[in-house]
Amino acid sequence: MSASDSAGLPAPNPIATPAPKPRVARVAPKPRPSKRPRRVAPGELPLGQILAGDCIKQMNALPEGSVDMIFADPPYNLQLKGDLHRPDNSKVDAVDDAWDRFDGFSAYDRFSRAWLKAARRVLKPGGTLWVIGSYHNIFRVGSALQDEGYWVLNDIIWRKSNPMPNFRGRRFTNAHETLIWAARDEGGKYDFNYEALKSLNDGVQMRSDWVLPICSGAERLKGEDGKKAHPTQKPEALLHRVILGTTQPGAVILDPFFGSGTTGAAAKRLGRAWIGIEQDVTYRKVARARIDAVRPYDMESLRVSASRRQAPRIPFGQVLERGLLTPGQMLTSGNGRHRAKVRADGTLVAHDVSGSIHQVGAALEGAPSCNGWTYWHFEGPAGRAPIDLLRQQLIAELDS
Amino acid sequence: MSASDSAGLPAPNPIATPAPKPRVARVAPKPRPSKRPRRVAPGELPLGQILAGDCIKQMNALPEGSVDMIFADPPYNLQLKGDLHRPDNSKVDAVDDAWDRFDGFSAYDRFSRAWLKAARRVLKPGGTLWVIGSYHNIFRVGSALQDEGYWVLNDIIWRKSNPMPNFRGRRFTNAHETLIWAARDEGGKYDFNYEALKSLNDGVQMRSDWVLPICSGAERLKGEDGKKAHPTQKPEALLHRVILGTTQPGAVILDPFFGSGTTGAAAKRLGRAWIGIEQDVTYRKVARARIDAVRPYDMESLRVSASRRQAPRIPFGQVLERGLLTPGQMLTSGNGRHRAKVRADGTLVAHDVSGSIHQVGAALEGAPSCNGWTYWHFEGPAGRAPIDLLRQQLIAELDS
DNA sequence: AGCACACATGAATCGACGG
DNA sequence: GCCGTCGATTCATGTGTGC
Repeated sequence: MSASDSAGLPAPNPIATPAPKPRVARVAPKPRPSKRPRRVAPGELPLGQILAGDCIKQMNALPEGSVDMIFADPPYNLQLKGDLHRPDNSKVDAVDDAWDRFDGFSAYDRFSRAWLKAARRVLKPGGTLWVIGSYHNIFRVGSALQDEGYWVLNDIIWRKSNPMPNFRGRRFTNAHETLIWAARDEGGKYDFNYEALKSLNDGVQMRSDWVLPICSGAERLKGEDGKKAHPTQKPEALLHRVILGTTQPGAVILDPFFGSGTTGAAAKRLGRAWIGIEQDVTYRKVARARIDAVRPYDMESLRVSASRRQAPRIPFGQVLERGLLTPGQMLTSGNGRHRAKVRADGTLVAHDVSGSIHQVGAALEGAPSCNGWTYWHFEGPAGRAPIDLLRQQLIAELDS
Repeated sequence: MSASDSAGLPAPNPIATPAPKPRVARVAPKPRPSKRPRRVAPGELPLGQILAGDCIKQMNALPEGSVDMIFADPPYNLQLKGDLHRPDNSKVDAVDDAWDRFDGFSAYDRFSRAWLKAARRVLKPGGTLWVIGSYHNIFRVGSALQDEGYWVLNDIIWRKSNPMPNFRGRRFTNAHETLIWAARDEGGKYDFNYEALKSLNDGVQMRSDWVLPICSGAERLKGEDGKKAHPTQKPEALLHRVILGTTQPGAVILDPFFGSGTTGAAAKRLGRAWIGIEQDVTYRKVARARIDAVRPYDMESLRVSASRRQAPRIPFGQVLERGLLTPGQMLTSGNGRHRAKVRADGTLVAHDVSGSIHQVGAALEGAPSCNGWTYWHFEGPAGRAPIDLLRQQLIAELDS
């Protein structure tokens, strides 16, 4: 289904609630096949449509200064070489699609500058841009948008609660992606729903790091073959926070790399108008069907899932890093029968055993398991105390 | 206090016991005043010294390929006009925002490329670079280091547990900083203490997002006036994780923007050698006093959980030679689906396949590869166990 | 039905060493 | 430098299956 197939549908973005700043543009009366973009007059934006073809050409065909916010998930230029297998020998289904391959950094930079320039033209004066990326591309994109005149407002870290691990043990688990939020111009006024975000976050200011799970399970769109319909579908919770936080109801949101249409789905749920651009006909079909099926959220359930805080887990190593204990220091067991020395990596050594606080405790006691936090004691200013006291100190800090 | 003031001090990083990979360079016998850098011959690195003056000149005076790791916390104020590498073609008369922005970024980019290039020259082939920054500069620095030929290994998010709130309520609370970890070259071998980091994190691999508080309280250095001695002092816990995770004991660590000397303090504690460069005489004094007061951890507590990678290799044939298994004996796969017979030359036979323990396992499972040590099991006195147990017996003998 | 366990999978720049 | 072989390496979730 291409964008034109949806021409007869009713406007997919009825604005259900009164907007503080009504900004709804009229839907184009007769949208036409759009692979070859046609100049669009102001006031006839192709709202609720997925335009086909190259996003730069399509953006250049839109009227200048007509869009409130742009969310862009451009190719990351991952530069993968060989295959990667998990320890169980299964193969990782990597992103090796043709659209993610570029001929070096300078080709990628040219591409970035081109779409960023076109995007900036269609933004309204108070408009903002969101881009998401990883370390492969985000520095290129960030520099390019600064060069193009955008003004960075924040960088936002999406901390994945369930990232793919690092299988070879050669790097840190790549457990986050970076978003950049930028205004079209320095000093311009832009939309920021401070209070809405604060209440979304249990009454405290929304920070620049967001903990959200990756898109999986029922939310992940599948093809007829049961495989994932899009290799990099973003979770709707991410877009929910972006849209709720930085646009007004009725705003026009443009996504030049529409993919599976997460931006459109979230926008529709939240009463914002949207325009998508996507080259791949299969992705367009998937996105169209998805968005047509969208019904407004049960807002209460979304709020809970988005703001759920996880209980802080304090590794013993952090007690060392924070200097509450020192490598070389001796710990004693609560019953006074055993001693062990702390090492710089958070393991203990006692005679011929070494390992975590739990492992060494269990080994010395000949027990199947042992809670090292309560088993081991240190000599504190007020006498001997379990090291759990130190953990409590760190947990208390996190709460404050 | 300039670097020369510390000339008479004993080397602050005596490596007491043999390190796994001894990499300690000799301390310069007669360090001299160093504001005007002097070419340093290989083998006379100014270890434990804080060099004065411009970091680019100082780095260029160091021998090529002499440093294991560089930690850099570059300035990111764009007020570079005047002092830093400004091209003298420009006269600042009119207020032209676009030009001013471009000039600001391009001057900063030149500065970044210059120090990154100098840093890369002094790095050993397997050396790595750490840089820390915020959204003001990290995209520029990240792009520049990619352009200079560094290979990004990770970007790391330092998630501050106690950030400064956003008072005006116009943006997200800026609650993190970004670090980039990069190798000198693509494909080079670099140090990564996977197991140590995993131990430090309670047995799960270390992720790219680190939760640590900002530097405050007793750790925060104060001047005589009671005010903070340095505006952006980094917490030592951050450097502890960086150094423990990505260098070996005895490594040479260089910090070209030494500031209050957190890198030197953490390096000294962890039994690594260090070199600092700092322009500001007050910061040099603060750092010198701070580091002199640091006592290193003892060597045993610096020993870190070893990876199996570093264990000596035992050929399977040796298990036979030592009589731990007998030719003709049957092995079974861990999943119980396959059997194979041991031959006298250390190969296995199963139906129509024969070869090494790895090859036969891979063939039977239809997998690209297989670790035969953990795949194959034998019938031991206490039931079925992986043949890896026998190997560990031999490794343990070697240790004693 | 409910529980236990197996299995699948996610934007991935993911070796070392000897011949 | 190429090539073959050894052998090191995973976390959080969701779904499916079998008892």
